[in-house]
Amino acid sequence: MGTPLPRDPIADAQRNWERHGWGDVAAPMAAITAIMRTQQILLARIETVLKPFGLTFARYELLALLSFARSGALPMNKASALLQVHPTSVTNAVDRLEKAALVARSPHPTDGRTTLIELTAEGRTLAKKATEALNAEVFGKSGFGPDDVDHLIRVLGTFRRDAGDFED
Amino acid sequence: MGTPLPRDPIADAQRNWERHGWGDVAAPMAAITAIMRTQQILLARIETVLKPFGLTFARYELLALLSFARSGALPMNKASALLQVHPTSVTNAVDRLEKAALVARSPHPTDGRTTLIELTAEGRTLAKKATEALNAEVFGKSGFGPDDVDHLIRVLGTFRRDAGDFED
DNA sequence: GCAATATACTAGGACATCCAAGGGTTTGGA
DNA sequence: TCCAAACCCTTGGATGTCCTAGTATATTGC
Repeated sequence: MGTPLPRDPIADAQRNWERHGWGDVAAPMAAITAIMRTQQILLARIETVLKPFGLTFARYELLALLSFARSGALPMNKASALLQVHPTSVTNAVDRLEKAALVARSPHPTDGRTTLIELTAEGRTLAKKATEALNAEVFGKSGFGPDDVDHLIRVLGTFRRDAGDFED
Repeated sequence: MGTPLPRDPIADAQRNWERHGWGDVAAPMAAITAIMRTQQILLARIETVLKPFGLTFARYELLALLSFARSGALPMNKASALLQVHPTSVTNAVDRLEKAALVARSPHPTDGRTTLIELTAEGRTLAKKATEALNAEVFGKSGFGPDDVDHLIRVLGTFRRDAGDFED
């Protein structure tokens, strides 16, 4: 995307906010902007690792979710809820994974409205390999210290709960 | 996107990682996944606030950036670098903002390759209103405590610097 | 001075996300 | 029993992001 900037653009933005009399929300603005940018960086790293496997993050997440399901199968709506994405996004991902023979659609045994997504043997194998690559090259080299990781999990967990993600 | 889940799906994923012998990277995985999800929640809130103004976050960011430029104008490549997005994304945003008469393209006085993006009067007015709305409804109600905000800014700042965003 | 290299923007394509709408299936109350 | 409301998935459309190329302009080096 380019060479490093001489100064942190988010810190600059925070200063601009303060200079315009919005000092009371400058810090939260900076924190939120930093989260957006961090997500962008992390996503790029993840996609780079997954590319050799022919996977995107969205498809990987679905494969990983299925690989942890007892039966290796889940209803589409369940996957949508657990991945916290719109149902149409799941439809999209399943379409592509199915074309790659990594998952298969099958009718729900008792509910005619529901479609089950099932992991194929290749899908299970690929999920395992992709997970090992991500663990080694992204999660194992996150750059966050152990204390920071714990803090992030706690702070963002509270945020997500308050946002209505879960009740726990 | 639906009703709250009974349990935190990211905490479940972390347990699954540990159960499969990947305990050493389970926590960073959870932290990174939490960042991805938090970004999604924040982006949705921001887009909701901006929708009445006919803006998206990408377009708003460009307007805000221009509004802080001394002359109210910036070269496209400068905007791309400061917003940390691909040049084609800036082209896309400028196309739409220009169609809405919020910005205008003008040739660079000395470099024929460069195009300047200039804020129109309406663009400046809208940027100000949109900023006030975001400050009031998103940044002012982030849900993060002051200590958490400071911690996020520090930890994510270090991460972004290490990732090569800036040198500072 | 001119050719080779570098830089700036845009066009086209692949993906992902969301929303709105439509068609099929279940469920529940009159 | 039966029809309306609720639920599930898919299609089509709008946006945004990135990548790869292609065109135009600047800069560099011989």
